[in-house]
Amino acid sequence: MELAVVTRFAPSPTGDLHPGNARTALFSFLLARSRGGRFVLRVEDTDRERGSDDFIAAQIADLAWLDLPWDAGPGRDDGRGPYRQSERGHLYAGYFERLEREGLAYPCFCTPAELDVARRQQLSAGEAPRYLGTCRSLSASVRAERLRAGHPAALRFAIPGPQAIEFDDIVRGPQSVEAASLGDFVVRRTDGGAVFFFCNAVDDALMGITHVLRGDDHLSNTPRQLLVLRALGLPAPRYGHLPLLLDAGGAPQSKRRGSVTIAELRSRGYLPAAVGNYLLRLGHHGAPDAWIDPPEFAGHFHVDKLGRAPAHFDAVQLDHWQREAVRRLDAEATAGWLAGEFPADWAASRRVAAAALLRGNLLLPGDARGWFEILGGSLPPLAPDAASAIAEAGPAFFDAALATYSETGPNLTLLVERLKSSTGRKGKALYMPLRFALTGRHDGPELASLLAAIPQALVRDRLAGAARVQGS
RNA sequence: GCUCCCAUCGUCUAGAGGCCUAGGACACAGCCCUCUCAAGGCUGGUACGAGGGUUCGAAUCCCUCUGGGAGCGCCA
Repeated sequence: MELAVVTRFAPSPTGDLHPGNARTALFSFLLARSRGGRFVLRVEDTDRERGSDDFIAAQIADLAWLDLPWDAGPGRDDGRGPYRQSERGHLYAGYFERLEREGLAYPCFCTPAELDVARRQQLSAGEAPRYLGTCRSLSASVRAERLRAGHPAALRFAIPGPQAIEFDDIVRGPQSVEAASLGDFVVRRTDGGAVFFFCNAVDDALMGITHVLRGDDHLSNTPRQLLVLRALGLPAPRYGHLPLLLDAGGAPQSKRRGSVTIAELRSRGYLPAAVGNYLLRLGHHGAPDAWIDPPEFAGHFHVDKLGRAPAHFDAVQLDHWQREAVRRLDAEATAGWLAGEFPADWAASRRVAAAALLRGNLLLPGDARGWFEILGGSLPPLAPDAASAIAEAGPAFFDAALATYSETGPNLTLLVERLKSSTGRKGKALYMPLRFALTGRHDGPELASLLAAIPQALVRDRLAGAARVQGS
């Protein structure tokens, strides 16, 4: 019988959530959900310099927006918390003690300057820079002496003798690294803080994590974590390393290059279901080509169908899923989605009606602004295509249209029928001048519903205005 | 510099030696439908990074190169 699956997402609050991390979170969440397991959120805020509470709140809000609820995490303790690493220092202390007591770690007095010199030398000698083990061979008395004298000391993990460290990566397959190729690494900083490798691995074990999906950048660090876990007698999770998500240009996503963040997508009006459908297919081919409702995501996620090649973030494909998502919104939901765009004085019923009308023609909420003007404000100056279409129809046509409209009102069928016989125009030649005169643009919802939605006084003004347009 | 990873249409990908004159989706072009846009339907162009092997046969296996990425931190 397979053990229950427990996955986690462990962001560090040093910035906003990017699509790459969001996708890692999504996959981790889906892996748990698809196996009836649990999903844990842990905040890795051990970097006091760069981290901030604002980023924690923002990332948590983004995850909630993406609808990736965690079964345990900040604000939801299951007895294995706390879930912020900054509050778990006392747990690490015990493990440091144990490592030292068993001779698996030792104090290191090397200064940053000394380490830097050694690193440069190795680099210029064509070697891989790694800690030489200067402090490893210090005698017990020298150590005690320096400690007593108050020399600042970090704690270094002592890499064991020659042996292959092996693990089976969920996405990469079997991996093997020679322990000797690793240098003794710091597990506790001079300031007493635990280092990422360490708390990350220890916390996974303590929180009962069984499967870790994370970025490719952690692949070569995995052996170190395995060593720590083994030394501490803690269970190791299965690791799966996802290829990095690249920008459209092929460069790694980064704040400096202006990579989009989840928060930006959200504020621009992208729907979480659209982002989800897009992310689900980036570097993963378990899902069909057609739209999937978020509750069905888990059924279409297959951990053995994760790709090994880095994927590019493509805004055009995101837009495709956004269009699909918008189309699935009903009038009420569309009105809610457009809430920030409506003129303030529009009543709820008017908003819902407008939302129902425009739904099929919007990609992002901002696209609606121009339509609100058309529906209840004033038209912008005529664009060339509009002006020429109107001029082509000529003043007589619009005079007739205005006169007919006074008789028929907003009944397009009737209006068109009468105009057809009085002007001899039909089809496109009849509809397009009307559409341009009424909206100023060539695209949009059906003319019949537009005509019904535009206040009669505005319709008359616009028809009369069109009758005054001169051909060139 | 050293170690490791990756490489199929513009993009996301299918492909685990013959089913591949390489399939699907998005995007693009054309046509149909239609008052327009979108949707929908049909059609089309575009890819196995290069070079060597192995094999009767290679997108699939091996090697080299090229390109991209990661790691080598008292950052996470």
